[in-house]
Amino acid sequence: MYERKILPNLNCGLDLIGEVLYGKWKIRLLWFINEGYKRPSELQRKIPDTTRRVLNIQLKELEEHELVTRKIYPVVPPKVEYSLTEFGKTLIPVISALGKWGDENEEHLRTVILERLRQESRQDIVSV
Amino acid sequence: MYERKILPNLNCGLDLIGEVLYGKWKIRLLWFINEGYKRPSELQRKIPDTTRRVLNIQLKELEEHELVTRKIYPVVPPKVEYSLTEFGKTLIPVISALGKWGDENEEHLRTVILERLRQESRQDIVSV
DNA sequence: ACAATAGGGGAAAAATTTATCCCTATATGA
DNA sequence: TCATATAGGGATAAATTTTTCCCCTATTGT
Repeated sequence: MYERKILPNLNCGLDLIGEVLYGKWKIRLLWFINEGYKRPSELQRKIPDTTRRVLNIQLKELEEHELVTRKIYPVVPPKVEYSLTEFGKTLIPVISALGKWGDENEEHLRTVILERLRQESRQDIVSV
Repeated sequence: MYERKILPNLNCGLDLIGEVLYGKWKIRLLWFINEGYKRPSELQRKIPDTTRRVLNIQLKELEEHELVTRKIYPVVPPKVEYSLTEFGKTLIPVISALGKWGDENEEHLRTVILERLRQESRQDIVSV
């Protein structure tokens, strides 16, 4: 595990929520768990752009922050299911609001994001 | 500038909003600009935990994503003011929802976050 | 002459996060 | 017997972000 050298700011609500949601796949994990995809292999299939290893790490952090629980069934082959805690469930409307804004502004967002990426590569060509 | 080697996912609304909000100080910058702190030096005073350099970089990204505009006054000493674009303003209710959830759950969040940090350092002691 | 204030940025280091690689174990089906 | 599916983790590399350090312009006030 990696021990932080710079302690996070925990001054206001924005700091606090940032601390538990900051992580490339965390919001998606919460979203899919809420949709009923509970098992690690299911979640991996829903999020194929990263590996199980990475998902495990982020799931563990979500668990330590008490947003999800992990239930282990003593069967073979092993079976594990994640669920949202009551606390985690209260986050769903917030995530929903994020996704809604993104969906409503999808076209514009895609444009400005891609435009910025193009600027990056252009600068790279110039500097070489 | 840094050119990405891994292209971002832009599949759904959550990916898109993540792309423009992901950045340690961006949400706070948007928030304070919305509150009327427009000049770089004012923003720096509101966010003393990082340097002007870093704020400049993140402000520039926000500008490239068309969430803020930068207005330069041709005076000496120089004067610059940031404002939210109409597009940026539509994000304020979403940020507000994030902050609200964080505030409402402040106590619990602080507990679980600090607990997790303590676990990190404990493991470090053991492994040494 | 010098410091302070206003604005900015390049280069490189440090911190942090994410990805990759390779390993454990058991049962089932081909 | 071998591949697949289930779940997990250590070690290390790579990517990315954030920070630090030092530099620049010009004016005003001491």
